[in-house]
Amino acid sequence: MCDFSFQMRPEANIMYFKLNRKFVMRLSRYFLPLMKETPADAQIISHRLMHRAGLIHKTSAGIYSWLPLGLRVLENIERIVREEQDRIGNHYIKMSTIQPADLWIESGRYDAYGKEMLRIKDRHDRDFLYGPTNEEQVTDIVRTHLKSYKDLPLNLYQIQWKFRDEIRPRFGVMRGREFLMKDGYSFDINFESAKKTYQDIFQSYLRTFRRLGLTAIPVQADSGAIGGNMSHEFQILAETGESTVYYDKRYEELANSSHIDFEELSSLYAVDSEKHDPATCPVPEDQLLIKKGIEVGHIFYFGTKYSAAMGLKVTGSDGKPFHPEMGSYGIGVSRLVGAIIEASHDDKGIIWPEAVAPFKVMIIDLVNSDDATSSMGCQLHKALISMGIDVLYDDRDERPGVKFATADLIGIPYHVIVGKRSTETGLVELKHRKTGQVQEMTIDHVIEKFKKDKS
RNA sequence: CGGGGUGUAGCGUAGCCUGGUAUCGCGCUUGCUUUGGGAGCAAGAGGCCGGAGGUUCGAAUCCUCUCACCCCGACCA
Repeated sequence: MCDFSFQMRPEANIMYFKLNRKFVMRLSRYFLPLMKETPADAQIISHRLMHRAGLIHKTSAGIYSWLPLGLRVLENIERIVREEQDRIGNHYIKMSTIQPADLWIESGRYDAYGKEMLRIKDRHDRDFLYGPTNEEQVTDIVRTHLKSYKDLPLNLYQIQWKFRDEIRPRFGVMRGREFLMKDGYSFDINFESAKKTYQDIFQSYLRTFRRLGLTAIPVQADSGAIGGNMSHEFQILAETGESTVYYDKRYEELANSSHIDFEELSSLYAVDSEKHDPATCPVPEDQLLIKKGIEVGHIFYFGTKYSAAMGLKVTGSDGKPFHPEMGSYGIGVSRLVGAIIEASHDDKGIIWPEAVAPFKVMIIDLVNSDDATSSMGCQLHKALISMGIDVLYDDRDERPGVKFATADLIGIPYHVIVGKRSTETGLVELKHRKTGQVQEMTIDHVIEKFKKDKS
C-alpha cells in the first residue's frame, strides 16, 4: 500500500489530498467500471470502447452520463477549445439551456425547427424549449446591451449542453440527442470585417484540432443564399465516418505545416459526396483522396439574418443604425471524444492523444504486497504528481495480465511498469502506449524524461 | 417517420416453435493456491423472465395492448 503521510482517508472513494493541484488517483479507489464484454447495443468501436473503458453510462437513447475517466477527457477537450477561443479574443459566456419560445417565434424558427426541438411547458403553461442552438438567444443578449459600432467586432462563445431530438440517435456520443458543443457567435460592422472574423476562426479551428491530435479537413459546405466560400465543415478522417470526403492530396501537407493560410487552404478542393462531381472536379485523379470523415466542426457566415429578424441594431459612425453582420461557429465537444477514439485506437483499446488523455502516466505496480516494489511505485507517483503530471496508480490486487489489459484499454499514453525485477535492478519499464516501445530506466530517469517533456 | 429486430442477474446469453416457476459464461463475495499479458479449485450471493391484461389447473414460453432499446433508410455538431 502506497503510504502518503498526509493522506486523510485512505479508504475513501474520493480524492483525498491535493498537491500542486493534482490529486492522488489510486485505481483501487477510483470509480472505473470496466467491462470485459461489450453491451449489445454498442455498434461502432468508439462506442464500445467508451463503455468498456468506463467513460460513460447510458441514461437513455442518445443521452449519456459522464463517468470520472470520460469526464476528464471531455474537460481536457473543453479546456483546449477554450484556450484557442480565448487566444483569438472571443468572450466566454454561458447561456441558459432553457429558452423561451418567444425568441424563436421572433426569428421565425419556432415552427421551422420541427420535432427535433424539445418543447417544454412550465407550470403557467408558457412555452419553453431546451436549446438546440443559440442564435436567437445570443442575438437577444447582444441587442439589449450593444449600442454602438465601437463595440464591434464582438465574438461570444459558450460551451454548453444542447438537445436535439434526433429521429435516430446512434453511435453513442457521436450522434447523441444531448451533446456538449462549443458555439460561438460573431458580430461585425460590415462584410469585410465579418470575412476577416470568419478567416480568423477558420485558422483557429485548424489549430484547435491539431492540438487535439487530429487532422481536420475543412470541407466546403452549403452557405445558402449568401454563396461564396463562407461555410466550412471540419471533418476528421476515420474509417467509420458518416460522410465521404473528396479532397486534394495537398491538404495533408498544408494542414500540417506550421503556418496556416486561409486563402491557400480554402482554395483547395475539398467537398463531401453530395457536392462531388467527377465531371467538374479540378483535381487530377491521382491527386484526389477519398476518405470517410466525421464532422466535428462547422462554421458559417449568415449576414444579417438574425440581426434583421430580431431587431438587433447599433449606431454606426454616421449616426445611423444598422444591423451587424453575424456568423456562427460550432465544435462538437462531446462528439470529439468518440471521434478521437475512432481515429486513434487499436485492437487492445483506446490510444489517447497526449493532449486529451485523462492521465498522462499510468503506474502499473505488479507486486503490491512487496514493500520495496510498492515503494518504488509510490516514490515515482509522488514525484510525478508534485511535477503537476496526472498519474493513475494501479495499486489493485490483480494479476499482471489484468493490469496490462486495463492500461491498454483505457489508453493512457505512458505506462510505467514496476515489477519484482525492479527491486533487484532498480530499473522500471517505461512503455509508450501508441508505439508499444519499452525502455528500461531508473525512476530518476523517468522523472527527468517527464521534466523535459513539460518544458 | 417507414422497414426489420430485441427485451431473461451488473454484462454477455440458453430456454420460447413443442406451456410445468430459469441455463451457461464473465463479473461480485469468502477461503486456499497462484502471480510479467484478462489464473485454478471450492463454497456462496444475486432474477417479481420490460410492463399491463387475457387464455390455461399452470405462462419466460401462447394471444392482445403497451413501453423501452437496437439495426437499415431520409435529417443533423
